[in-house]
Amino acid sequence: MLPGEAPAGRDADSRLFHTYKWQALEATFREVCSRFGVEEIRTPIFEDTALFHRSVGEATDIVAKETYDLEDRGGDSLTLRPEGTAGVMRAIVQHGLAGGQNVLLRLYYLNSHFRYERPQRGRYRQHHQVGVEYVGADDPMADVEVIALGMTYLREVGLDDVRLEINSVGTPTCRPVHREALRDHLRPHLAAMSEDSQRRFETNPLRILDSKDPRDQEFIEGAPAMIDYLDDEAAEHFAKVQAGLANLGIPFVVNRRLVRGLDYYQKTAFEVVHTALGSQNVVLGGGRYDGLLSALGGPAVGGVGFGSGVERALLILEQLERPIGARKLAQVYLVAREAGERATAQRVASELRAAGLRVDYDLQGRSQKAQLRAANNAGCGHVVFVRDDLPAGWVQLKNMADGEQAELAIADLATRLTTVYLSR
RNA sequence: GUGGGUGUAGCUCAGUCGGUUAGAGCGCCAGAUUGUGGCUCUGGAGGCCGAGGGUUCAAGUCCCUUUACCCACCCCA
Repeated sequence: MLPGEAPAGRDADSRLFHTYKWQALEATFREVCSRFGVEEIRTPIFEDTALFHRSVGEATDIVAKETYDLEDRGGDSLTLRPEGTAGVMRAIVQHGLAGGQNVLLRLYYLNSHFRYERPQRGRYRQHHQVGVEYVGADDPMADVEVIALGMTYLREVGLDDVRLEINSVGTPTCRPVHREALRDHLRPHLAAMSEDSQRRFETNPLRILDSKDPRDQEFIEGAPAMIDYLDDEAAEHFAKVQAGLANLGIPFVVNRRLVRGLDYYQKTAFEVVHTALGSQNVVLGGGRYDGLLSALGGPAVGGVGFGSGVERALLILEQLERPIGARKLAQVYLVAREAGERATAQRVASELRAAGLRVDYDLQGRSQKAQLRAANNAGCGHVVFVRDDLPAGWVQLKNMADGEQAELAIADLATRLTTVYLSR
């Protein structure tokens, strides 16, 4: 790597020129969150490495081979956050935010995440997610609320043709029962299955259900599903979530094989998929993580949340040729040529900008033709000719749409233009 | 981590079998014509051919190394 060259897989540079899309997406997300009474939380970009190992799960692929680990000058091991939930939970525990009884925290974040993996389209070592966490709510209505927020966000950002898939991954009491049933079912066929599945047979057999390896498919077909082993508590919770979604008219399908990549999920798990991206079709995913807060030393309260990839959402919108946001280019361009005219133009620009207008003028000493071209390219509605041969204090105002132009006193310019561009 | 592909102008890309001064389109700049932008025409600027090494009389072109990006897998958002 040359000095000054960007490290691999961040895709930061190519974002430079379409940030208006990011801004529009972010604004939509923040706005939807505010309607749901959700406030922003900002957590550090790195955490103690142990936090992610304890919360995300040792056996998950994220921790096993994808965390971006760094050592600081003191020799401590830090990890750039691979996902959003763990850091939020750590902050809640550390600051006692969920200390009182019946405290409900509704938080959203919008930040960078890092995974040390091979970059590819729509998947970068530094990527961004928006997400929400509802902490302190055991009620299934909270699950429904979180899902509703996510669906609203996707719809308003331009992704309404998506499919919501839900499942229940059980509780710590019923999951082991299913796990053994699953192992009993798979054990006779183990030798014929993929290496990954053989490894997961010991570490995390539930993940085998999620395998896409063709060798595994026939054995997965008849495998016992978690959903058939739910205890009363989990079954009732799952039923209420479904009833709640129906109550809101949110379409969903139960995907019996849906499993999430992180260990901390319990009961509800959900994904929202879009068909435009092939195998990378998940645009939003989340679930309930009731044991997580207490596992990190906090109170035994439940939580539910989701994360959604920003790059992926923008990529789908791009593929579907759905516009999002717009560049805010100049509304008014000041044309000047001689030194005296240019000084006047700079002063007038300053006045018009103070009045709230988006104003531009030439800083490179280019020809009048080039200046007009710039005005045209920016889509300016008006051009102001600053000319020494006019009476002092007067300029020419040209309407670019119809070509009409008239002389006007500089003193009247701001009023005239603000009525065009700022009144509504 | 595995397997492929690609790095040439600001952008998208040509560049034959190794052979003179490395090209096109778009964009940019200047000019012509429009009053003063768009359309058209003329001219111009702009290149460490990703980097390092090697082979050769001669390398954008062949070989090695390296780096970055792309695609797929794994996995995930």
